[in-house]
Amino acid sequence: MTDEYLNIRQMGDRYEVTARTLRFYEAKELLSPIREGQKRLFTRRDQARLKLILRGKRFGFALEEIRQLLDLYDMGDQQKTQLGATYETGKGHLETLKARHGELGEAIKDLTAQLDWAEKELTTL
Amino acid sequence: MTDEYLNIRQMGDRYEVTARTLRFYEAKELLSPIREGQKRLFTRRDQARLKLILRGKRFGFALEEIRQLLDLYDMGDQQKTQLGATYETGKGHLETLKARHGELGEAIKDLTAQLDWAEKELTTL
DNA sequence: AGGATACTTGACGCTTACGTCAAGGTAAGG
DNA sequence: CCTTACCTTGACGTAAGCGTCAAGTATCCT
Repeated sequence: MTDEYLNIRQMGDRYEVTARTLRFYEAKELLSPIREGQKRLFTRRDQARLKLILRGKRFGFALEEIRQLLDLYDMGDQQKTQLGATYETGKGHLETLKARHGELGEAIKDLTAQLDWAEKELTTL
Repeated sequence: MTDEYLNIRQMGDRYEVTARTLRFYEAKELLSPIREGQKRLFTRRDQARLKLILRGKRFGFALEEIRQLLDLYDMGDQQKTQLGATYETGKGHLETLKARHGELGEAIKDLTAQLDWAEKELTTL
């Protein structure tokens, strides 16, 4: 129950990243694990954020871009002053995502066609 | 009609990349412009490949991965010995693309939800 | 002929995203 | 107490993907 927190090794194993990567993300303020003495403990919030980070990376976003997106996901009530600006950049990102989604569909279509062609060629040998 | 070929400047302008980038891609064997004297002339094949390169980049593929994918797209009859291997890596890439397509759909859903929430918050101020 | 312009090839610089030591702290087991 | 194991913070190294000179060449204009 109260193994809510993961140490750096468990966190790395679970999400297939190295400890170095986790420290790097903390240095870049993408994650903010709490401390038990000097050791890091990663919370559920950190885990949720890490999933989003890794997803962002798969879509070719830079870490700095991802950091800004992350802000949108955990505004708990506090910094609503920034909400307006964050909302606008979020809108922008959404458009980007939609555009890529369409483009990705095309890429899939194209590659499928190429593979079909290749398959046909292979059978004629 | 027979301005089939673009020089490095025209090519860069048309696809919004710098001359440096084009030379870099040539060095990495992603493009292979012909030469008129010492000057590069980019063919239609180069243009098609550049489009694919840029698309690949938007999806977070490394240049080296892109290079391998490109091979699949212009096998005109010659290197069919490699076709088998290329076909397999192509299959792999297709799976990756499909997975990302699905994931991207989820990302869009999530972000849309967050933005809806943010919008609601904004109106209550 | 003499710029001005646009191309070329190095070669070094820079940012991103980590990898890889080095040197040391700390908690657990024998 | 000593070892083992895992953590920590620097600090330097590196590959990718270009940017940015530097120095030379070729073409066009006047």
